[in-house]
Formats: sequence, C-alpha cells, structure tokens
Amino acid sequence: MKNKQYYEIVILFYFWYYIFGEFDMDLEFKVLKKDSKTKARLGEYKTKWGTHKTPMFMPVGTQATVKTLSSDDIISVKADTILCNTYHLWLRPGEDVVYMDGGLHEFMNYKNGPILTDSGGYQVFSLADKKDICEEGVYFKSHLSGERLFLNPEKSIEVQNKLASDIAMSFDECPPYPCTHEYMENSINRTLRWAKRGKDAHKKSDTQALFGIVQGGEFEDLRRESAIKTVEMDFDGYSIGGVSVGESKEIMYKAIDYAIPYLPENKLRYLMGVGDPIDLIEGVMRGVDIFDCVSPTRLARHGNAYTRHGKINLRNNKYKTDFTAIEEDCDCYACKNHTKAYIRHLITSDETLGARLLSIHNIRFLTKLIEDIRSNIETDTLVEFRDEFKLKYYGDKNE
RNA sequence: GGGGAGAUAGCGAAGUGGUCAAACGCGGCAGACUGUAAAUCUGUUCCUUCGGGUUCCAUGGUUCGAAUCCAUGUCUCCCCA
Repeated sequence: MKNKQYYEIVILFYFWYYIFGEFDMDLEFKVLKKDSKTKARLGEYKTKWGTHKTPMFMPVGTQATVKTLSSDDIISVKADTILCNTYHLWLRPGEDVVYMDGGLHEFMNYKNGPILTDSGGYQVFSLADKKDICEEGVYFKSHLSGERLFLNPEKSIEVQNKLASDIAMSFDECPPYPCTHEYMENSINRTLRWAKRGKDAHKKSDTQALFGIVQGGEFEDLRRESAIKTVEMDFDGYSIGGVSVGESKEIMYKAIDYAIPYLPENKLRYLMGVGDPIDLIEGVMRGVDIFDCVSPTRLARHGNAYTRHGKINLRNNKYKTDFTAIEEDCDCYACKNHTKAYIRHLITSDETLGARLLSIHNIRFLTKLIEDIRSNIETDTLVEFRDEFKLKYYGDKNE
C-alpha cells in the first residue's frame, strides 16, 4: 500500500514537472564539514547534472570551449562545473544560435556538469579602453567589429537565459586596481543597483541560479557594505569579484576576508578569476567554495606546466632531452603518455597537441590540488598542507 | 665561350661615404601571464675583465673617415650560345 502511494506521488511530481517544465531554481548547497582551524569548508551542491563537490576549481571555456580541449578531455581532467562568457557568446555566434540548439550544454556537447556564465561584467574591465559606463549600462565597442554595443543588467540576464547556463552572474562592474575610494564607492552602489535590476529581470521559475557579486576592491568598508547589501537581495550564491586585477596577494586575501563574514553559511561562495595554486588554498582557508581561472589553459598555450615544485617552462632548453613525464605520479593523459622532451618539441614547433597536452595537465593539476584540499579539510590538516605545499612550490625562491 | 646580377650577423634581408655593432623578419635564449581582444606579449641574441675589442667574401688602395668608392682575386646565381 505504501509503495503505491509513493508511486502516485512520483507520478504526480513528473506530471507537474511535465506541465510546468521547470522548478523554481534553488541551488541546494550543503556544508558537509568545516575545518577546525580555518574557515575552510567541505560541501556539495546539487543540479540536474548531479551532486558537485566543493571546494571546486572550474576551467574557463570563454567561447564555449575550454581552449584546445574536447568534452572528453574536460571529463578526463575531472572537471565538473565550467565557465563560459556571456559577452563573447553574445557577440559570436549570438545567444539565439545557442538557444536554437537547446543551450550551451547541447551546443558544446558538455554533459558532465553544470555551466556557469559570467555576465560580461569582466569585459567592462578588460576592454576598458573601449567602454563607456553609465547608470543604464555600458556602451562597448565590439572588439571584433568596432561596432558600438550596449550591455546592461537586463540584457546580460536575457543572454544568459538563452545560453541556458545553470548558474548566471549578475552584471557588475569590475573596477581596476588601483582605484580611489570615491570611485569604488560609486561603483559598488551602481553594481548593487544593477544586481537588483538583474534579479528582477531574472525569471522567477527558472532552471538557472543567479549569483550576486560583491565588489569594493581593497576597501574594508566598501567590501562590507557591498556584501551586506548584496546578501539582502537574497541570491542563490555569492561571488567575490574585483580581485586578481593586478593587486598583491596580500591585498587580495584581505579583500576576501573583508567580504566573507557577511556571506551566508548556506550559500556557495565563488571567488572570481582566481586560480593560482597558492591562491586556491588560501581562498579555501578563507571560506571560498568555488574558483575559476584562465591560467591553466593560457599557461599551457604559452608552454608552461604546473608542478608541485613550481611552474616550469617547457620551452626551456634544459627539457630538450628530458624523457620523463612532467610529473611522474600525475594521472593525467599527458603525464601517462608523453615526455617533457616530446611536449617541448610540440610547443616549440607550434603544434596544437602541445597546448592540448599541457592544458590537460595544468587543469588536472588544479583539480587534483582541490581534491587534496578536500581531503585535508576532512582530516583538519589544511594549514599543514598549505605550509608544505608552499615550501615545495616556491622552493628556495622567496615567494 | 659571350652577357648580366650578386656576396651583410645562425638564416632571410635593409643599408650604397660619417648619426653603423649595422633596420626588419625568422630562428635561438630567457621572462610575463589570475571572472581570456592572449597558441599572446616583453626582453635578449659578434666578443668583452663593460674600459673596450674585432666585424659587412679576401687582399690592396682612395679618404680625416669605408659595409658603402676604386683595383685585383675568389665564389654564387641568371640569360644567351
């Protein structure tokens, strides 16, 4: 009898789902364990793609591609959530093209995990000489055609909606560093107004979560104000933005520390654009859950590989006849199958396989690092792990 | 056999009296890269004890001064027989 009732409920549920097509997206995030000595936390969040462990590192696939990697490659490096960029996909091929195909997951054939889209806010910063910010939004000069374009919170949400990412970002301004307190104060207030507009524009019953972004640069009062007011708007998760824009590590760590206390325990915290190995550990210790960074793939295309003993540049002459793997005990495809000498040959010959192999290794290095971070939270040994890692990574170099 | 063109740094190639240790590109060697206008950008690339030394096929010459002008030689390429 009980079984029958259960089936009825399930059938009713599916019927409801069939009719309405979607849930009210509520990115379910759970903290599973906290580190006893730091603010680090072990957690997981659920989406239709499954359960996703945090802390997590997300590779960046700006143009709906993690550069040089196929979907199978992305899976092989044990990536989960990946990031794509609204601005770039808006310009090309256009959000409607992606929408027609059923969204980014279909378009790029990535079914292994969620896709997070950046709002285009970062491009306000990186295309700085081609922009004009006003209350309504930002006028851009397209880096492709030179055409004058306009992006605002509503448009960003609309594009992200059509891209059908699982997690969308509020449209923000990522001010440069250094930046005056006065400018930053105006900027965070505008970003707050933009966040409100974006949230209002975001469809209530959507399959897409929406994050707010905390700004405020290096200023404690502004980080606090931005965090408190962003959280008041009740987003599905919170990003810390405006870091890794040229400031020192110390300033970046402080900026995180200023914001974290005001972010709710039961929501994801995303540190935008950060991916230096040391910064991942320091970020987690400060209470960050997810990270993204272009470094592993860009460094790869430039011939560099992460190792536990620091970054190495495979173009260097000393690797010409080094017939060992980048890291002998690494489980990535590149290390299991190829030597430094071979990869160096590919890189110096400008062969794309070199960039691909190094991208595979570098992303796997970071996802493995995150796995190690998780297991050290489990055993409350994150501080020791950090110290040991740092010692090896920097060697005798003084930072 | 006759006519023509040329020889510049590892390679290609500018320079045709002083501002030339010699543009530029490639190659070589190194560095940078943190929500990707980035398979990109930057530095360096005769020797040096950092004072300077020795270079532009070779030798000799003209000149205050030559990669640059003259003579001779050597080599390379093209065209015609």
